[in-house]
Amino acid sequence: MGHSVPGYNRPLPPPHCPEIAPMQERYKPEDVETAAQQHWESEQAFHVTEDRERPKYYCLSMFPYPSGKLHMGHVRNYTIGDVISRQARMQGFNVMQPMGWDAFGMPAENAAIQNNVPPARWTYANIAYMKGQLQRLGFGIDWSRELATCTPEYYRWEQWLFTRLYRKGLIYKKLGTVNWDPVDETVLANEQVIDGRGWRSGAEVEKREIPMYYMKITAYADELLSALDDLPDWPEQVKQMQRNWIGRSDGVEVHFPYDLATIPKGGVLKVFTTRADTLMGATYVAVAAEHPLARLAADADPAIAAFVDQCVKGGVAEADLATMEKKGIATPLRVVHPISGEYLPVWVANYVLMGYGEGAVMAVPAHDERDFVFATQYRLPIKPVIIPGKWGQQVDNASGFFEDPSALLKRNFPIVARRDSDESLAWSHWQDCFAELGRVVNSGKYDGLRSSAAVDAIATDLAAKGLGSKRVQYRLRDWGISRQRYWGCPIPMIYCKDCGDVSVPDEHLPVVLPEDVEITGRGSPLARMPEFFECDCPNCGRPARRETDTMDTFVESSWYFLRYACPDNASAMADHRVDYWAPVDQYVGGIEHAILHLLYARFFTRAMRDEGLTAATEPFTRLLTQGMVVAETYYRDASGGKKQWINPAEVTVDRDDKGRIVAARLVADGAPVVIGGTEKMSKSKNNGVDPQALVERYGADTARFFIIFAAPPDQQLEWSDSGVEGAFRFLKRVWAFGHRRHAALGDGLAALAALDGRELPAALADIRREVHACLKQATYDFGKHQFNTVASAAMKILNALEKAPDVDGDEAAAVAAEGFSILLRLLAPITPHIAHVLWQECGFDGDILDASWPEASEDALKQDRVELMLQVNGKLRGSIRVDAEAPRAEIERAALASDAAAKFMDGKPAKKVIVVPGRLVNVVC
RNA sequence: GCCCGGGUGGUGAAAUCGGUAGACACACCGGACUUAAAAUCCGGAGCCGCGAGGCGUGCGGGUUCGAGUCCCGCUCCGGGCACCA
Repeated sequence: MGHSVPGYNRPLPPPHCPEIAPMQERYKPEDVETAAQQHWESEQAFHVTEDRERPKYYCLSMFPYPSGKLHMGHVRNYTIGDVISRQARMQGFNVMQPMGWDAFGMPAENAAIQNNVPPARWTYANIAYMKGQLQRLGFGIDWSRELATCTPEYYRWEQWLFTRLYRKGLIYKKLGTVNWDPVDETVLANEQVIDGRGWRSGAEVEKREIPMYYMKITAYADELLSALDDLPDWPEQVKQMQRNWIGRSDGVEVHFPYDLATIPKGGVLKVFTTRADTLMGATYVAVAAEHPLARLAADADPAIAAFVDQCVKGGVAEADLATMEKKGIATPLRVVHPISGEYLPVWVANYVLMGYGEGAVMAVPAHDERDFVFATQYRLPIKPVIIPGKWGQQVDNASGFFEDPSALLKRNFPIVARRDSDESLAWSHWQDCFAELGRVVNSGKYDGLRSSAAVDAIATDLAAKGLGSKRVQYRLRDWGISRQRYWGCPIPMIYCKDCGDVSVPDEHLPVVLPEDVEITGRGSPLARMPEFFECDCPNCGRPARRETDTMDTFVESSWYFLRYACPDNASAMADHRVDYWAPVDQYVGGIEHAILHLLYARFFTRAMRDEGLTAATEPFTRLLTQGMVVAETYYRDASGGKKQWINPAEVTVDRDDKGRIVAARLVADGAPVVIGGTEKMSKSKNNGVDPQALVERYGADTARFFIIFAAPPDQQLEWSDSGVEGAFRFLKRVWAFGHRRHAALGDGLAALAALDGRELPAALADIRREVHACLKQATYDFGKHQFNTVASAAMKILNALEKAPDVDGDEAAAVAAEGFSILLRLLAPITPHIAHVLWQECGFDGDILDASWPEASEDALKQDRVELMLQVNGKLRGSIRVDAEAPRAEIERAALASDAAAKFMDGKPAKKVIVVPGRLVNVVC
């Protein structure tokens, strides 16, 4: 850092590599890449330790699930991370880029069921294969830090932390709702529920409540929300998604006392509402099927019992619950309105869920769309109590009160209904403004108040009666971490008849997951293994039972980024090295993790901070969310209305004379296939491109270059075989240029330092200006993580250098040498192998890994005359050339004097002339 | 259903602050080299029009001297929705 022309101060090749074989004319990626990778290996080039002298840079890509082999999404993710890592290193940072394996999860169990392979063996085999693939791609990873979450060395610390958080009360047990497959007698993931049925058994899925452990993430809700404002280098969309997910709402908890005539045991029904101003418009309450009041009603009435049973059907995924038909049933039970004292009927509704909030809602059909739909369907009364704000403006008078709210209602309010006549149900349709804030009517003493004032008044009155108060509620729910699965981290708890729930003491950790196990897809394997669950109580020593649930695999990925700093520590979860490396400076991964993984990691970092394990509060300082990799799909209609998906590699396309695709055919039989559109690469659509085949054919650098060039990192990337060809062609041209010129480039090095300030022939000055303009742009784009245009800039530089006359004197050689050294350094993070070898061949100094990032020379960029676009009335009509330093008046004069201006001004006088320096002149007439 | 994105030539994309729309590529067309092909190199091109010119950034409005960019309304496509990871 710091020099203006750094990186090649000494003109001779370094003496420690004397045996360079004669440079090959043809670009052979496998030779180039093997040579570079062997060099890095022998130098231990990516092994890093803590170094207080240099600024640290921790660059992390989301670790992969070892599913078998790398897919293109992985290649994209790790290429982006590697590009950032390598550039940071060239900028002088002490860079750590680790890698590991998110090794617990369902696919291993599914593979076990299908192929009868134990999950552990399957997983370790996949890891070995995928590690080889990562190495072949040339990522600058410090493999000494590799970890796999399925090893006891890793998960023992997860269990250890669990016991700490459990004793602290940050982990607790309660009932949670899961998808139950009654045929396979097993809990299903949402993904395993297809159209309400179990994916293997086909049985109708039911909701079932089981005891589970929860992490109290809501204890940090406020902090997780407000700290988003301290993450300037996170994408705004991710922060917004997290804000909405946490969903802080300020509202009022309202208690509806039970009507003793219908609910003799007494009590109150609690609901939370953000719209207490509509309380006087509540016409019924609805409770979940699992709510005690629903059970009470079901016990007395078979019809209600049948409905409650019906509500159990179906899965628990919110998307399904939100789109299903809203259904309910009336009960004879009533609660008392806390202000009016009226009796409100209690309904049981399928869209109210026990796990969310209090399992009960107050319904205000006039001002909530879902309640409106429900009330319409069941002919429940609708009582309007708010004049929407935008209407209020028209009818309000100066006093701020309505003179005659009831008269107003008759004139303007379209939704008026009474309980006693069908005619009253003829309200007009729902309008979005009904849900807006406004002024209160039809509400007795609150009439005329604005919504916000009414909320205050009603909350005050409720508090005075002891029937409610203001409170903050979060949409965020505590994190249920229990899984009734085998291939996960065992939950370190023991159940003793006498001592109750006991966490496993430190000296008995880890609770090791047995690896010889039979997976059948029915029930939980660990619960069938007495040798696992039979144990002694750590308290009293009497026989006890071990917990057989395992943890959500999101738990492992919530702290792995800290463990990379000290993966070998067998006596502590974290040590001083964590303080050096944490937090991660740059995190790279898919946008699909925008909420869950990233929120859990933020929560865990805080929980660990409060345990004194790290000083960091936020885990990831900068975040880059990469887009998906998509590809064309092709299919043929098969029997039974199904589609037979055909891999793009087996298809050729027909084009018309303008290059438009008009048809596609299967290579094997030449007959047409249907073009199915562009979709995310997946097994099910058979449109994946295998990275392995790609690397074997073109080499890692071509794969990396294409991935970087084809789209900016945060957008989706459309796969294109011919685009890959183009990338390969470019690297061949780079190689050819280096080969043709490498001797001359070496000669040019001596003259380099003198280039600035020297009067060059115009042709050379133009080339040099182009090179430095591209460099300036590329460095700017790098800072924005817009790597596709960095790749473009590299291509432009090569185009410019190729225009120069071949070796033609010192000056030409110096311009070429400087340009090529800039080109190689721009390429070094993206295509490190070819950059490494050419850097060496051309005699540039040292290892390009540590060459400094080039800086654009202002001297090279200088221009005497510039071209300005000429507009007349905002339309482009020509251009003028002026001195770069020309004053405004002269530019105006030149513009008005131009032929184009004369032609299009039509003899009219100029009303105004707008000059945008360096860009354009607009004459308005 | 709710939350968050996106839509620019035949295709992927570029355009830093509201200032030359389409850089750089792919595909296509033409040419050179070749016995021929491949590879390579050179050139062309947004659309309409013979041309002057007109029209163009999903659709409809608006603000501005000037809008891909800002505002309002729509539409289509994608991601997430708490047990896929």
